[in-house]
Amino acid sequence: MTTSLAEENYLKIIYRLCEGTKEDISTNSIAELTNNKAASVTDMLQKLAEKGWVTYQKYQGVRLTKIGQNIALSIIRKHRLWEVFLVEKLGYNWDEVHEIAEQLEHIESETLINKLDSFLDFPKIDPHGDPIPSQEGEIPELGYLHLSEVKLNETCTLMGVAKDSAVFLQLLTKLNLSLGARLEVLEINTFDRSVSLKIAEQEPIFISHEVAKNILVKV
Amino acid sequence: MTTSLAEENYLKIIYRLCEGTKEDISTNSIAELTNNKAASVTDMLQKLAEKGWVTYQKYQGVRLTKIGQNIALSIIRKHRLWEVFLVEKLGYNWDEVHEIAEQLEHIESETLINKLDSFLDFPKIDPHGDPIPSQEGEIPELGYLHLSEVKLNETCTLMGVAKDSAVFLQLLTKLNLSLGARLEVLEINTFDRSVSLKIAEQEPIFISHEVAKNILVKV
DNA sequence: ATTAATTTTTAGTCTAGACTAAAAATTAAT
DNA sequence: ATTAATTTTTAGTCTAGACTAAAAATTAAT
Ligand SMILES: [Mn+2]
Ligand SMILES: [Mn+2]
Ligand SMILES: [Mn+2]
Ligand SMILES: [Mn+2]
Repeated sequence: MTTSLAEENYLKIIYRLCEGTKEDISTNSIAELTNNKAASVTDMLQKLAEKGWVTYQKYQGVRLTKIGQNIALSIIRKHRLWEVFLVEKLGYNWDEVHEIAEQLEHIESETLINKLDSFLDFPKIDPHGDPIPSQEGEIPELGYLHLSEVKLNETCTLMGVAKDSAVFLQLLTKLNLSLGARLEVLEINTFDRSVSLKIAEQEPIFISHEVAKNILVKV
Repeated sequence: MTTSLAEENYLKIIYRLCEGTKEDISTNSIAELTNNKAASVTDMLQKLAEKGWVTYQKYQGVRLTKIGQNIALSIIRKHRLWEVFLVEKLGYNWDEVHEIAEQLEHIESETLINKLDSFLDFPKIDPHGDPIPSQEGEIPELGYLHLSEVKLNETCTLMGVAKDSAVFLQLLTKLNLSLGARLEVLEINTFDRSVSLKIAEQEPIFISHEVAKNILVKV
């Protein structure tokens, strides 16, 4: 069965919302992320349920079926592989690629994405540290911590970000925070939970709790 | 101003039809190439005229304006650059890339296509020998001949094809006819205008007039 | 347990881009 | 010059995917 652009965007967003919780997903939360009104979402949920990609009970929320999950994962796979291409091959910065990948992820071709995968040497993560699902829809659970959860004086490695908005990524770049950086937590202010960090050989930097929450690390 | 997928496809097809002739283009000829009904084409022509991309007189046919031409050329530029990418970088054959490029040509990004151009080393022609328009919409007139016009005993070089259907390209591949091949016209049968050809060091081959008409050469 | 607030759905509408059937204009044939 | 054939346009309809306003269901508050 074939998927429209609108359907693919809904499935991707429902996937993201399902990831966080085992509760059913609300109409409003989807409306917020798709930038549609709740009434439009209800319409689409009925169509998606009809096609067997979500289970949906009126007023009770929605979840992806196994098939729906696989469609979502294949779009995420395409999105992330294209992001790798844009950064590795075309020389984009990590804060510039998301919007373009939002378009490229909808290109439909059995062979294209696997050839791209091979051309890129089968990367396991994208430029933001997010894992790339396999062709079969396997996605490793990386088990990273948020930097905000790391204890005082512990050292950790920056593995990814929990948000890919351009302004956030640009801030990290300015602070010299990039994938692979070694970070030591020097100080955690109890007042606002802001954090003082040492990066390798550099002068310590300060970041807010909000920033720390969106940085993923391995201890 | 922004262009929809449907509009882009119409502009591209009108461009192709305008290329061949200085007459205005008929509604029916567009309908044939877009696989739409004439009534739908009339609808769209009115919209395109409204936007200033074509000049259109009821019942009198249509032509692209300068702006319309530039939009069409930018889509053709994208199409052909992506075709080069697919063949040169991902290892596709020349008969496999057209459909995928039909999708990729609609990706919208100021920077993407120029970075791609640079990544590919600023190619001048696509895998079918078609010239790639510059960023400014310049497209060289290559002045190739159809192989069917070449005189007996003349030698020429295969520079491109006038048709990019997969079956046609596969036939050429089977006959060992690829870009750059040196061809000598050994025989032209007056009965059906079929042609006998010598390719470099190989045994002579026979091709129909229909095939010869769609091969572009430089003498 | 009722009532109030919130969330979700339904009903009705709109737009882009397609369609068919019929009308109008153009072109070809006598 | 008329008439016939062909092409093109108009009028009316449909679908996907959005919207608003109002109704219905659920959840929270008394
Ligand atoms: Mn992204
Ligand atoms: Mn990413
Ligand atoms: Mn092509
Ligand atoms: Mn081509």
